[in-house]
Amino acid sequence: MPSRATTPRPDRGAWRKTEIIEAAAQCFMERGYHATGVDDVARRLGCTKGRIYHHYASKTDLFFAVHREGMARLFAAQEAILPLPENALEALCAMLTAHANAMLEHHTYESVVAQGVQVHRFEATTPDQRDTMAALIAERDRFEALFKARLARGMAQGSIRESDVSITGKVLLGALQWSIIWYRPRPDDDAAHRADLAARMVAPLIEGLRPPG
Amino acid sequence: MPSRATTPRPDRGAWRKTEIIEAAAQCFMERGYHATGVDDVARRLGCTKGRIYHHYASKTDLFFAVHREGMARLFAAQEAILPLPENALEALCAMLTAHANAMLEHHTYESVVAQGVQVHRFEATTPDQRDTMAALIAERDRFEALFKARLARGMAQGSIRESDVSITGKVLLGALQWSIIWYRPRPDDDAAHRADLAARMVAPLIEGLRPPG
DNA sequence: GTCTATATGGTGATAGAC
DNA sequence: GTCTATCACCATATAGAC
Repeated sequence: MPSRATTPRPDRGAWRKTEIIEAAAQCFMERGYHATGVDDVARRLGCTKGRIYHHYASKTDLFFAVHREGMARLFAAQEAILPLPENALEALCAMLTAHANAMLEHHTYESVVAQGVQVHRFEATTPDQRDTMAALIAERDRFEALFKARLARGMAQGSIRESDVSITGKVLLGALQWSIIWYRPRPDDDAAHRADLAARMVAPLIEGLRPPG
Repeated sequence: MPSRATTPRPDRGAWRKTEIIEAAAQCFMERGYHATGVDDVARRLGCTKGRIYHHYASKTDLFFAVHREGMARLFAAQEAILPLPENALEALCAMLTAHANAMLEHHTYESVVAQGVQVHRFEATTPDQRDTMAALIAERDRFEALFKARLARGMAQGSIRESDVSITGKVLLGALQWSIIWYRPRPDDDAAHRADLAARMVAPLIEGLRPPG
């Protein structure tokens, strides 16, 4: 990375692309994939769709880019808390809390992830798009497996209550992912507020409803 | 209602209407509201859209009808388990189990409910549709309040662990509602299988992850 | 790289025959 | 009550000027 000091911004092309998927993510979140037109995204950027089609081949590609970024942020949140404690219950608590935080912080992108591949299951045309779709599904499975592995380990080591690992995993993640339905970021929303909310979301999952004693 | 004995079916009009929203529900579930055309619904019924537009004024009205039916079935599932035990933890356990069962059994309709009013928040045009929308939102709030009330009562009587009632309510319901994402009914899916699945879904919510002792 | 203008296909909805 | 035929509109995507 030498001899680049002249340009204030290293590569404007990359910046443009992220700027576009950011706008697209907001539109897709607010109105859903099918209801948003490429013109809507352009209007939000203050430009015309010419710019968008210069950077992305199709609206579908745009959606996939947003989805990919959303998944990347979920994985990043998990990597940020490594290494995890050996006790699986403590580890899972940290993982769920980090996930809840990520769902809230990246609410825009995760809303799009939730719409998910399902939107395109019946209309993936080009083989290239089919590959992208398969890759995204694989990513989601890999993410879910992260949690299921800890669950299984915890049950083996006795730190987590016995239950159906597969279903419990889906229930736990679903409980947090459903926040995209009811959570709406507010102007005064800061990291502390989100952390507080995340803790309140995870607590009942760890402790259950049954009172102590 | 006299002199109608000749017709084998009392009111075929009503049957037609339910037949239509059944087909619409399946289409909306599979491809989403915007992606499904009125022609798709007609094709599934083996007719043309003339019939559909004779019974429903617009595609939006069709969606609302499906949504309304979905909510009605959720309420029906709760009413079916009345009266509930006085102990709020036991009551909530029964409510959650019934809700999980309903989500699985009426998977088609509840998928549409989940797409929900959000789809139309930004595009409800006529004042009539706006009223319908408001009514559906009110129904959903009323349903959620059912669970929150029990939670609050349980915490007051000591049968349920203390937590943030509002958030815990959303987390519990979200955990079950997320099943529309991963659950796909199978040919051999009977009531017993759904009941078993529902029990496995609710168990970790009641007990939490922390092991006994 | 970004814009304007346009081609093209599809979709909600209506009119009128039967 | 249901169908066929059709309209009017909108959205994706492209072509070419700047």
